[in-house]
Amino acid sequence: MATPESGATLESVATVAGVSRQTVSNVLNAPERVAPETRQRVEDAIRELRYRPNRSARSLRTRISRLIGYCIQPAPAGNLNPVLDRFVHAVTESAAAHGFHVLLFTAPTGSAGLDRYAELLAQRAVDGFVLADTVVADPRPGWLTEQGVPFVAFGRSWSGPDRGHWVDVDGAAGMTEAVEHLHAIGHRRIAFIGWPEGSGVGDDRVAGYTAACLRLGLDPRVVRAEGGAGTGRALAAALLDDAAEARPTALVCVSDESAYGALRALAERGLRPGEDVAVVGFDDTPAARLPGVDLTSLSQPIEQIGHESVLMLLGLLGVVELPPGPEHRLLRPSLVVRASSRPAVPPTEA
Amino acid sequence: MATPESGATLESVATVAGVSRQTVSNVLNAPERVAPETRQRVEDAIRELRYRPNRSARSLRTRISRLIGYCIQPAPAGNLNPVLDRFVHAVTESAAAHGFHVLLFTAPTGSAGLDRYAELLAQRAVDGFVLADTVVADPRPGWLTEQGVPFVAFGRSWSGPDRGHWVDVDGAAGMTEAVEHLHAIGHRRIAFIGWPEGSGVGDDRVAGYTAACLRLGLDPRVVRAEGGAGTGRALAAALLDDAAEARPTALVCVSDESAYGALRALAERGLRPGEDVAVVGFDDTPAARLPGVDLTSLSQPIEQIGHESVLMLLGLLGVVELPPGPEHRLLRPSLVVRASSRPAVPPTEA
DNA sequence: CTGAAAGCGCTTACAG
DNA sequence: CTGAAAGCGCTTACAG
Repeated sequence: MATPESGATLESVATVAGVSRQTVSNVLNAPERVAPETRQRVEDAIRELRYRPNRSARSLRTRISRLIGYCIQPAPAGNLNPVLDRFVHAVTESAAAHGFHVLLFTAPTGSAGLDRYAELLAQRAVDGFVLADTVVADPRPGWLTEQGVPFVAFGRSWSGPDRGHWVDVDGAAGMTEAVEHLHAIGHRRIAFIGWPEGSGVGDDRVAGYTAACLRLGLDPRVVRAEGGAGTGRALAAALLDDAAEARPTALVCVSDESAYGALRALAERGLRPGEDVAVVGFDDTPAARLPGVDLTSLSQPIEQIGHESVLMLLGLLGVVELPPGPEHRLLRPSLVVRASSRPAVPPTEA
Repeated sequence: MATPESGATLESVATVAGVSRQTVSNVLNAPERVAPETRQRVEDAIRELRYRPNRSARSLRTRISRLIGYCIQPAPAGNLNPVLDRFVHAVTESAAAHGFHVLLFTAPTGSAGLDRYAELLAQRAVDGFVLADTVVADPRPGWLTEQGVPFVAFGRSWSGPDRGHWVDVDGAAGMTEAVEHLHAIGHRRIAFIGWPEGSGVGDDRVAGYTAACLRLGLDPRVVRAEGGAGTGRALAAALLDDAAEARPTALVCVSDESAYGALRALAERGLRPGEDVAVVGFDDTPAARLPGVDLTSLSQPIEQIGHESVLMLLGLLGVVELPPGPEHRLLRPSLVVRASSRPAVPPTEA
């Protein structure tokens, strides 16, 4: 009892429809060349036999695998941010709309991992790559560009020439929006809890904060340290233990993780988030909406980033028309306001 | 300037090495058939040309794609549990060790999604599937079994006949361990916060709790409701508002998410986790170790599950020897003890 | 141990 | 509009 899928080939469809293999292929790839009634007969046969073109045979012939390579990194232990999960899903779904699938592989970070990319290319296993987890001085964009391999990165190159196509989130614009929101609800001493200089993403976010402060006539105040929630807690503690007249009334955090630490520092001092001190994070991680957390945060348009990355890549591959516009797309995050930044003081300007 | 990868074929390697294509193929697939010095010459040529067999050509000929299908579901909004992220990574890595890659696709849940599986099969795009997100009455195991398609599921079939191979976590054993841990540190009134009956996973977990209680001579007390953190908070609130002598001193929760809700209910009553009331969750989600959370939780051996799933599948495909033993593997989660269940009362038995 | 031949299932110019 | 032919790059019996 063979499975219905196992049998059908172009040949068997042709036999059933009473035409040549070529005609069946035409129905699939250039239907306008085939007379309507012939086409109908062939389509009936395809349906009856549940025929699907064999992917390997098609790839061998066309030299297109219809597979997009994606390197999956292990999520760092304790990572709160399932952003890449959503990204991969969006990429997979957008790719499917054009008959593409995603081929997953693993590789060491840095240039040690380039071999895996090279290997997939040599095998002609993929047509191009979608890159995520891009970091400062990432070797991949330069190398892929040199090799002439189509790719789109989620995340710009933060150092060196900006090579290749990318889609990214405008962290600076997001932070500007956060500061404007806090200013609008009455805050005047707004501090920033950040990462050390040189992280690209972190620098971008603090730049948006600083620019907004200057525009609004506020004094920027930035504290920085490496790390996650523990660090955020320590940095926030130092700020909150300031003399009352200097103490910030709002904390803008480079990530939700730092913000969780800051919330903890508030709790330890009996300060109520939103009432006594406002807190804003970045990433809108799932924990932000837990009862008792209710953290205001910037949400990244992950699905859109995935979708646009795929469209750009398919454009480079010639499968769809390359979307008009530059090689780069910068998308704005959106501020999700929760209890951690509800008006403490009535707006002074309205 | 062609990329070095673009050119090499079996043919060009054969020319460089001065042998026939067949001999090159033998070096790759049956090296013992080739004389050592010939083999050396061929291997040199392969290295020099950076030759890798074309995957499509190989697949077309061998009828093996060396691709494992994996359906990626969108993480439910607000999902705290990145477990599938780690699972996919483990599967990808284990597969790579045998020259396999993972093909990602999306599909609707339920029988509506079977078409996508059928399509990949008809295209011969994959050799088999690794299933995750299995649910009660999941149509996939039965259907794949009928079709004779190799697959391994992460998660057993909770209803109907147990068809096909699977690897799963022993939730009951985990909950038993949690109860024993709480009992050992002195707790005698241990309640369970669960999901409504019929979820498979939830029923398994509560069964382990109940069994442990009975064995230890404790009264099982189970409250249930649909939902996540908000529900956990409400269920915990009801328990904590009991008369003092009936109030549980420990809460075992069906998931970390319920446990976060329970922790919130404690905080709202000025109760200290671990000191006044112990709380235990399940999944060891990243948020469990946030400062101020420190939730005791059961950690699933995800990497091992991924690894064993792949080995089983490759066994079914005849690529490796099928691991001895049954078609099913049940792995124990491990209890990670944190501050939410540190001894409140000195152990009464030691 | 090595080589010539067939064929996996498809697509793409090219005649008719 | 339709069909016969070539060929994508590989592996696998089969002779020598």
